[in-house]
Amino acid sequence: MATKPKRNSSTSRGDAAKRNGRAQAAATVRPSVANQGRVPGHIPTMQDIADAAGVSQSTVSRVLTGAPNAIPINPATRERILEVARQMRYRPNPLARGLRGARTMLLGVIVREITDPFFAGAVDAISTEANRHGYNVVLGHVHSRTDEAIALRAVLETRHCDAILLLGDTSDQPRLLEELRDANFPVVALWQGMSSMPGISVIDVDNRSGVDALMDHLLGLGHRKIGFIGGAFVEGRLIGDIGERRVAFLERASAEGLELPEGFMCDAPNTFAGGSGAFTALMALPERPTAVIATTDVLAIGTLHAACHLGLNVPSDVSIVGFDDLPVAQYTTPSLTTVCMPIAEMAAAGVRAAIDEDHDRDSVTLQILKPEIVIRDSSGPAPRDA
Amino acid sequence: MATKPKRNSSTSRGDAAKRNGRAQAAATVRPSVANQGRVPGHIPTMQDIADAAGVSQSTVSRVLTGAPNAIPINPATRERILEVARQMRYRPNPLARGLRGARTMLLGVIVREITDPFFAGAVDAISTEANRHGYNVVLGHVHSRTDEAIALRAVLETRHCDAILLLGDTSDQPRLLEELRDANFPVVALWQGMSSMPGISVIDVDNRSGVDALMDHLLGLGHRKIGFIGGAFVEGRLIGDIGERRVAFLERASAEGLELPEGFMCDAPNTFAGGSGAFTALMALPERPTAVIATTDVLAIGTLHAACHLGLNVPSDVSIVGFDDLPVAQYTTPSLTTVCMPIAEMAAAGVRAAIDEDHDRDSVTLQILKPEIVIRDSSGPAPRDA
DNA sequence: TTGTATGCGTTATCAC
DNA sequence: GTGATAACGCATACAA
Repeated sequence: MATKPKRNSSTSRGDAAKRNGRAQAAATVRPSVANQGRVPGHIPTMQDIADAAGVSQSTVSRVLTGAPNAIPINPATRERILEVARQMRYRPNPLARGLRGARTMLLGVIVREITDPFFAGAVDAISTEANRHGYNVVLGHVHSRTDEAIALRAVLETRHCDAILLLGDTSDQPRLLEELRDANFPVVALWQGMSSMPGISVIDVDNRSGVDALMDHLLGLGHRKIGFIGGAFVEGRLIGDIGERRVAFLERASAEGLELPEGFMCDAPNTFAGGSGAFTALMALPERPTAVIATTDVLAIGTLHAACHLGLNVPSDVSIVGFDDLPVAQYTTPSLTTVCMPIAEMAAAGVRAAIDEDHDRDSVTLQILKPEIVIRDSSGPAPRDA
Repeated sequence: MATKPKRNSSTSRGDAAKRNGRAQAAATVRPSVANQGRVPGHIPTMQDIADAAGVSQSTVSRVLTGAPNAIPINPATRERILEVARQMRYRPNPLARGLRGARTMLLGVIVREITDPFFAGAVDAISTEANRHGYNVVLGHVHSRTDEAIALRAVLETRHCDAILLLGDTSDQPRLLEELRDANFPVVALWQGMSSMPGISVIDVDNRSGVDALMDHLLGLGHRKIGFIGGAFVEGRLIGDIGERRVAFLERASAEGLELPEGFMCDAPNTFAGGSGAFTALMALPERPTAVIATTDVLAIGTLHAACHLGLNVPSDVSIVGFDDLPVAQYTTPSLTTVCMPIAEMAAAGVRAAIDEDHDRDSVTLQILKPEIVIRDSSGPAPRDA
């Protein structure tokens, strides 16, 4: 690189302005070095700092990287560089950092439906937790029903993340998971339900424990006819946590010797409308349940709405319970008995697993956290005459 | 660069494996060129493709960049390269792309509260729209009450975005806006309310029109005593769209000659609890309003809950209307009369403005879209005896 | 039509 | 203590 001219302060800033500036005024004033040379619209680089401070770029890097003990720097030089950097409002370029092999301080979060209030809350918690560790969050959006290719692209293009967090069940996107599995960064699955994957850390809630708590509660209130509104089958399989909850319910019901007449197990897409429709179907049965477990609060809210439309009083005619404890669950009419997710804890665990320094493909974690039942007004004693 | 050795296929892949692999098995098989040399755990670069295809890296770049008309490429060569790239599962490195000066295909979205269902929907819409244009979304999370520094960092570290979208009012973060203003990428503000900023494109909804529609509706039902639940004052000022709605209400009320007894204008934080509390206060007034406008559906939901608790029937005792038309608004008890936001249109406009090719600081856009009232069950005729 | 060389802003490894 | 200098993966002006 013999031809590369040694940069002095004025040429370097000139260069920089030319590179960076668009539609820069031709008569740009070239400030003196003492002026700290802040050209508006130009993002200063380490080289700019170096020029202004009269040192080499690598020295600037050493100071700004903040490895204080690694290599000794003349305190005077350090101070000068820091001062100049501050005045020029220097910000490190994360791209260059990442390209060089360092971390990007970005966490990729793949979520199916950000409009699902539960996942919105989860993203919030993860984002907060990530920020606490100095990370930002890249949202990889994956619509349930869109072509898998989109999901793939979202992930692969997100390769510049230090880690990827999967929210909810993604087992219906096998190619995505496959690509992810032999990625060379940590992959953490949260609320992913039953389908475990090799090479992927899993953090989930103990769905069985949640369902059991709900069942204890309802059984204690005298209910023996309990309907269940689960998630929809996707390609013949129930997915994610919802599937787990369904299995847990079936097993518990059978253990208790509960009758489950035809139609008591109701499938519905995880939407308000889904819950509403399923409940209506449930109430059209010859033998009506006295209590209904909705696998998510979203379904439960739809259920409450349908009950109101049918002129049924909750909980005196029928008890309705949900799962998730969304913020709104406290403000439905009536307020919802549900299962509170340890969202913050799970987010914390997820972020921790994601940014784990010495990531080892063989040491993936598996953490199952316990949820807790929250009893409100939508559940009550089983009606006598039922 | 006389010392740089010309890379041949085998050395280059050897290098790459060493750089990239962690804990790579020492006895790594070095596959022949014909084998397409896919080393597991190694992300192939253009150089790898080039080596495998027997061409130079720049040729690979030209083919893969997909500028078909710019520079003619031998169809045979092109095919070969594409084939090799496919086999090696090549993915462009967005960091390198971005560093090189090209676009990162990343859109930064700064949102105050992702848990606010309205903004969750907005993020969803923006993300969807962004995907349609080949962009991904980086979520810059800004908690309302957190230190401004966090917001700043989130943004500045997000400098590797091609553009930034601001969701909701951010005028209480002046330093953030200032930094953003002389950024050299497009900044678009959505639902930012009254406070306009130079150099920032603004896309908002016509709040006045929405409030007027609500007022027309309520006045048509015979209501003359209308209460208003607005957002909270932040540092002495009402913020964002909520502020605009409040002003619009006041002006319309005065134009109609409506009385506004003390306490009819109610401030509350934009939460379920806020709406609930405000409504309770409203109903404790010596003279009760017969209808209440909540500035957001979130507030309205809290309001409905409070009404139920007070034993009031909606809408026969009191009408309640909201603003936003959240998905859940259809499933409240009773379902909510509200104003439907043109979220998809606004997201589309926002993304368009953000990725506008020839971005010019002087040509910022200002678009105001019209909302539409949705009449449901929470509003009815004013009670006779009121 | 293809190859060479260079730069983007960092970090890290050498020398001095 | 500090300064050259080589990557990192890609795009592109310039040569050939």
